[in-house]
Amino acid sequence: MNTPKRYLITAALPYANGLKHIGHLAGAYLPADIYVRYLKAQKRDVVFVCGSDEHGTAIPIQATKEGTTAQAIIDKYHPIIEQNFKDLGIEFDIYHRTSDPLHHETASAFFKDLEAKGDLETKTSEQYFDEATSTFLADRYIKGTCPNCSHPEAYGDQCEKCGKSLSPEELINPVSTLSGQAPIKKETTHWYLPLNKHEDFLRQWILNDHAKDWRAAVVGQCKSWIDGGLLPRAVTRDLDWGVKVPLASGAGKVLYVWFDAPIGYISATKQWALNNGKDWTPYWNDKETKLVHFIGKDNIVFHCIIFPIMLKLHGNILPENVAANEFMNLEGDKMSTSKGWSIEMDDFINKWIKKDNGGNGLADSLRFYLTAIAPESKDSEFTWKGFQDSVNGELVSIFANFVNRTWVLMHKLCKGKVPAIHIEFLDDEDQAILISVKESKEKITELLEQYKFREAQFEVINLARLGNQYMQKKEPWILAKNMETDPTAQAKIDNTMHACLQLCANLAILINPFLPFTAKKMCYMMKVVDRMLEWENAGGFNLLKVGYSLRPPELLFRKIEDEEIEAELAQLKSNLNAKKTTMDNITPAAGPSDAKDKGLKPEIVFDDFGKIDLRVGTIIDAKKVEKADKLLQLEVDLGTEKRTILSGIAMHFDPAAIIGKQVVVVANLAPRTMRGVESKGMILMAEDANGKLYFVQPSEAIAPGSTIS
RNA sequence: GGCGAGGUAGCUCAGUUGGUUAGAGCACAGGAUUCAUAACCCUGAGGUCCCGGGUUCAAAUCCCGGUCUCGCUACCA
Repeated sequence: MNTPKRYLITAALPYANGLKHIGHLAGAYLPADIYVRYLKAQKRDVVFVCGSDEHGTAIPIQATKEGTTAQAIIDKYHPIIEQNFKDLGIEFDIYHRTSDPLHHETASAFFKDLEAKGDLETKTSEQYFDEATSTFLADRYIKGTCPNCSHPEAYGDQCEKCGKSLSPEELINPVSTLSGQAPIKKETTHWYLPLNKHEDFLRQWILNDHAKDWRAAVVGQCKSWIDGGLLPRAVTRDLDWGVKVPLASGAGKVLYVWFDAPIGYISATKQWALNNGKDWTPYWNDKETKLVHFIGKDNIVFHCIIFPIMLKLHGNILPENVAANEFMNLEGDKMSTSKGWSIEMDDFINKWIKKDNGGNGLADSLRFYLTAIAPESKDSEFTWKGFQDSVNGELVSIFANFVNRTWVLMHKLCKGKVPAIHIEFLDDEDQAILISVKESKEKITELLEQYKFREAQFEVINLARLGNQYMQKKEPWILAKNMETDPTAQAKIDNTMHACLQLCANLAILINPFLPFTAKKMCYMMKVVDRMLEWENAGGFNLLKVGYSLRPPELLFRKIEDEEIEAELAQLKSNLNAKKTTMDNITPAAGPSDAKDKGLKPEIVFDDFGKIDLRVGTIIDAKKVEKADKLLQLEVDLGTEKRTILSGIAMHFDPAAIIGKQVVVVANLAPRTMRGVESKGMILMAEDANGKLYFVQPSEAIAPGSTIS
């Protein structure tokens, strides 16, 4: 195996707009931490960086809604998230933040460099400006008609109908979603990163060079993006929250958050170097550095396509691997903080670790289960019952129990000291256990190098299992009863207990990357310093010196009780209901999954209403539109004419069942073409809190074409 | 609809470039034991490898078609 000169490990920057849940933990931070702890035990040169991502439009928008400032939001969540990681044993070398001046400086310089080299393109255009709020409008806060397909609900950055990336100025009839007013045009210049120019590079680098050593889902996702055709992407925005564009012509502009955030890995490395009197440059520039990103699958495109292009242009090294995990579900459903269906790291810490009967052991219990079910190759599922079974059945019964019975017997039969070895009584089983330890270490090392953390952890437990089997065969407690008749009994007991103790020391080393608090506790019981945990010591059978007296046994973990699991399940359900009730009260018209604000729209005058021509119509025919899941093609009788109208209600109604129904039609709506069929008008529908649709219709049948006012 | 990833024991998952009788851990059943947090140890039961075709001496594995789940995307005026 070719050992790199140094490592740089990153874990996805958490967005500092709220608490993070255990799905985030299992997806990126925990595997990264395990890998780093292993590398450090190997005495490799490694830096582990992370930090809060504090820019982007979402944070100032959230601030406005909550009546506070963007700064206040990040200042609230940054320290909480940082502390949560510490409490769970995620040990970054630095947890930085993108609001830090050093980051602004770094990101500015990065941008300047690409700009100076001519790697960015500029495009001056008239962009939309909302006079009501006197700001340029973020792409996603403008809606309008797509120039490509005439879809009227296209966002400023992309049309959802035809899938084209758009610039906001391409939209027809744009409307600010902030004020509801038509924005005016103002001239502005933006910088673009031409992703399309680097397709060949990406094809070679990902689809050839890393087709085999990267995870299937990662390569597959990238292939999908590359084959779909890449487009230039704007890297600046007209906004005042973020890293200022460092050019005179860029006044009032900031770097787009996706451009600025990954540079946060670099500024974090710089800050770490400053704090520790080191040089940061080789970590990002030297080819002998191995860079690995740990992320969730939602981040694949940024870490595999966009950021590598930036790094390449800037002259930095590229990631050796992007270890993206799938998602972790919770009790049968997707985790979602907004729906209340999640377990926040903060909640777990407060309810388990910081309780009277809690402690760091419980942090390790969580780490253990999350690693045991890590979504390395497919989505996995966290269940409280599974947590209980895994902790009680494997961690406590196999691992902790072996340590405990070893300690108890050692104190009972060997006076609390590491017994001597009596070579004349060593047998095949003693040899076998020694070999098993060495083999185990090799296997675990290999698995860790391949990012197979779930399996690696399983192997550690398996080694403890072997310990139990070994002890069972030797039965030192039986020998102890024959002490008077068998003069060799004590020597045999000594040999067995010596082996068990050395095995425990090995277990401490091997479990350390996964369960650092536990390894530390074992060191305390063994009265050894942390240096014993260095990886090279594993496999040895001389870790504890003969005659050394050890501390009395302490339980490493406690069992998880049924009542605790039931309480958590009940809590989860009540969270869900509470959130649902809140949402229903605030936005009675919103469906449960609809996060958009459906409060009242801005006031209009009567003339505005008068522009809408509403008519009663009768559905005379209905059929599904081909190649569209949700569209129904309706023929509607409006008295004077018959119209073709498309409506996105196929999921709710059977075409045959709605023929003959009377409906309300917006008769003077501009025609739209969807899926190749022109729709002339719109059917009014009512939607309840569950997303169910109802026709709006006259209370009694009346003549088609009747007007409504 | 397009793309990506999956479908293997009751549950959670392994199965390397096709190669004997498809594996592990939980859970379950029986036995043994008592040093240990009712833990450990031994034994056992269990599967149409989603379905259907094809290639091959040989398919969980490769190819084609279908189906279901998840994600991205499109579609919901």
